[in-house]
Amino acid sequence: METKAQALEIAKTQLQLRGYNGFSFQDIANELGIKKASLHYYFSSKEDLGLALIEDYAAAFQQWADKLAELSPYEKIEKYILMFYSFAQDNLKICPAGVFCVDFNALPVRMQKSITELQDTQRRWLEKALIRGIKDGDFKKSLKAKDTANLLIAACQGGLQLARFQDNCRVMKSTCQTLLDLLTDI
Amino acid sequence: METKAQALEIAKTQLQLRGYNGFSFQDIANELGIKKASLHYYFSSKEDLGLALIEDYAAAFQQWADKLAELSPYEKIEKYILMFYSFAQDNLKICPAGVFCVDFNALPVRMQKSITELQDTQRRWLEKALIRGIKDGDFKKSLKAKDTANLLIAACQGGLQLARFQDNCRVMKSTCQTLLDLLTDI
DNA sequence: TTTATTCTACCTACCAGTAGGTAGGTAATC
DNA sequence: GATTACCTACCTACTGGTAGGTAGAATAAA
Repeated sequence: METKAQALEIAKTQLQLRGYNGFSFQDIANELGIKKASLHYYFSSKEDLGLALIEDYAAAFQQWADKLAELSPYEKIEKYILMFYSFAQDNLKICPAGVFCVDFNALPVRMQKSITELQDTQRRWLEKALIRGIKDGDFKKSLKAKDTANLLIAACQGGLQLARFQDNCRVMKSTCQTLLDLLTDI
Repeated sequence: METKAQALEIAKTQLQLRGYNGFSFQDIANELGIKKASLHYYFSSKEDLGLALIEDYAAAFQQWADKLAELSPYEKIEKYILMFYSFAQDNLKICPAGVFCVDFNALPVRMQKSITELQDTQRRWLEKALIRGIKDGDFKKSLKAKDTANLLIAACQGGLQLARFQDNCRVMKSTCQTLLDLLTDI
C-alpha cells in the first residue's frame, strides 16, 4: 500500500509542476524504481490515477477546512491564501485545480465532473466564510459574497501563475495581500 | 502563405482550448486537410510553432495596446479586462500565457524565455497605466501600481479558468468587475 | 520565345521513441 | 491455497521528425 501512496505523491508533484499531459506512467515508475506495468496494478488507467489525484486533493481540502472551523471568517480567508502560497513556496507549484482547467477540454468526462465538483466545494466554503465575514464586519459591507469568492479564487490561481513566470513565490503573496487589503479597508 | 497563417490560427485555438501538450501536428494537419509532414515545411519543429504562437500573440497585444494610447488609464484597464473577456466568450478559451504557465516546466527554454517576456510586457503596460491612473485619481491613491498590476493579471487569468469550470463566461466579467470596483471606490 | 533552372507547396513512406495498456507469470505473505 | 505486489514481455496508437520525391508556377538564359 506504501507504493500506491508514493505513486500518488509523485503524480501530484508532476501534475503541479508539468501539467496533466506533461507526465506519464513511465515518469512515475522511473522515480519509484518499479516497472510502468506495475503501476497499472494500482491505477487501471491514467483516468483512474487522475480521479484519485482529484479525490485526494478534495479530501485534503476537506480535512484542512475542518481544522479551521473555529477561526474567524477573516482568518479563514487568510489561511486559504496561505494554503495556495505554500504551493508556490514548494518549487513554484501551482494548484491542481488550476492545472486541470487548462487541459479541461482534453480530459475524460468523469474527471471533468470530479474537478468541477472540487472547485464548487471550495467556492462554497469561501462563500460561506465571506457571508459571515461581511455580516460581522470583517470585510466591506458592500461586497457580494459570491463575486468575492470568485475573485479570491481567481487571484490565488492567477497569483500562482504569476509567481512562476516571475520565478518568485512572494509575488503570489503580495498579490493576494493587495486583494485582502481591498476587501477589508473601509 | 495562406496555409501557414491558417495553421497558426488552428494551433492558437487548440492551444487555448486544450493546452500545449493537448494538440499535435496531426490535429492541425487533419483540420487543414494536408499531411502532417507538410506542416514541417512551415514549422520545423513544435518548438518553432510554439514560438510563432507566442510571437503572434505578443504582436497582437502590441497592436491592441497602440490603438488604446489615447484612452484614459481607467478606460485602458477596462479594455484590458474586456480583451480577456472576449477569450471567454469564444468557447471559454483561456489566455495563451495562462496555458503556457501550466506546461511551463515541460517547455523548451527558448519558449520559456519568450513567454516570460510577453508576460513582462503586459505587466509593464498595466503598471504604466496604473501609475498614471493612481496619480490622476482614476484609482485609489493608496494602491501600489506594481501589486495592482499583478492583481489585475491574476484576476483576469484566474477569472478565465473560473469561467471554464462554471461553464459560463460571464463569471469572468463579474469577477473582474468586482475587482475594478474595489480599485476605484474611494 | 523557347528552354533550362529553381522555388513553392505539398506528397508518400518511413523513423525512433513514447503513450497508455494488457496478458500472463512469479515470489512472498497471509 | 489464496491474495498481494510486483515482474517480463508484449501490444496498438500516436508523437515529433526526416528522407526523398513531385506537379506546377516563377524566373533566368539561350
